Amino acid sequence: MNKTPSPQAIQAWIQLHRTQRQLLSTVETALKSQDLPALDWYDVLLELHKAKGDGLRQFEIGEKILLNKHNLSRLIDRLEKNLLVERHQCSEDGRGNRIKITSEGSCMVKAMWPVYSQAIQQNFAAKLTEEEAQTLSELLAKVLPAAQ
Amino acid sequence: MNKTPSPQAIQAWIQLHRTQRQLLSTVETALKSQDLPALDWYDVLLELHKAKGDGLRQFEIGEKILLNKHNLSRLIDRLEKNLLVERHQCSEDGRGNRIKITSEGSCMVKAMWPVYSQAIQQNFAAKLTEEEAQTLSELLAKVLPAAQ
DNA sequence: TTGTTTTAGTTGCAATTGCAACTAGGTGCA
DNA sequence: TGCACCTAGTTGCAATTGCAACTAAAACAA
Repeated sequence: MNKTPSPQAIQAWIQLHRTQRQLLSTVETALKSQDLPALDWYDVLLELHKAKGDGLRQFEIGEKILLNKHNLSRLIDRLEKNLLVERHQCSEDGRGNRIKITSEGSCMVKAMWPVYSQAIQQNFAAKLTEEEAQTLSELLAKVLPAAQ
Repeated sequence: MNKTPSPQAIQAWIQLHRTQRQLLSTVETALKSQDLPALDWYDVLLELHKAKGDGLRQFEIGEKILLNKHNLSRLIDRLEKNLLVERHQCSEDGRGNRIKITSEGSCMVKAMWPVYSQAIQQNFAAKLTEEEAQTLSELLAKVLPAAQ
């Protein structure tokens, strides 16, 4: 019950955090170099873009992108200020709102993807075979804490 | 040259970021629940603890933990204010300083490790065999951008 | 009904980060 | 030596985050 992690596990733990951090910062740099917004904007916009129709509730976005509500609230403020999304009031629940992507927002998603995907390709995908990528996601999925 | 990442790679990419984020926040919560400082303090203190002797230059710490110099400078301010490290001026280079861990700092490392390691064990290590952990680090190492 | 608890979202404030500009001490070179 | 450039580290300022407290609307229960 009080077991200490094996050296392999510790090594993997460290590697996980280093790698993620470095990759993230590489990709953020790539986006910035093209005067594009950061990844958190993309995450939200993409969810809304995929959702189509009636948009999403704020808490739904929060669940999808794993962001707490107060930070999401302010992230959406910024997106709204930049006319990429709109807050509509929600007919079925008076507390909440329904977030919809604007056409500018959709354009932004489309503008960001080529840069984003190229960065993923060069810095990540190109270094793995498809099988390795598959294995990697499976291993990561095993350690992803269950959403509660 | 303009290849888009494979679905497997995209999946692994997403999983990498989600998993790392969730695990990090789980562990930070565990530390906080014991009134212990956050992981970035641990990272610095551990490097200094391992270094022994004459301590480390700030830039050396920065390279080890992958933190930029201005944020490191302020992180060390906080550690110093909490008497966990000391800045000494550096005889061989008048610009720099040499950071040494204090005995309180060493105690802190030792106080944090049980909580930290238990969190790693429960949330991460316990979910992988040693072989899987090994594979995971190898795959992550393949995609870790080379330090420049 | 009415009161209690939960959920959705916002806000104030303090702490942390990112960026760019800065100081000051090396280094290289003519 | 003198000068241009580089490196180590700090700082000011604006933006972002984290935390706790808050509003207001469900949801539930007596």
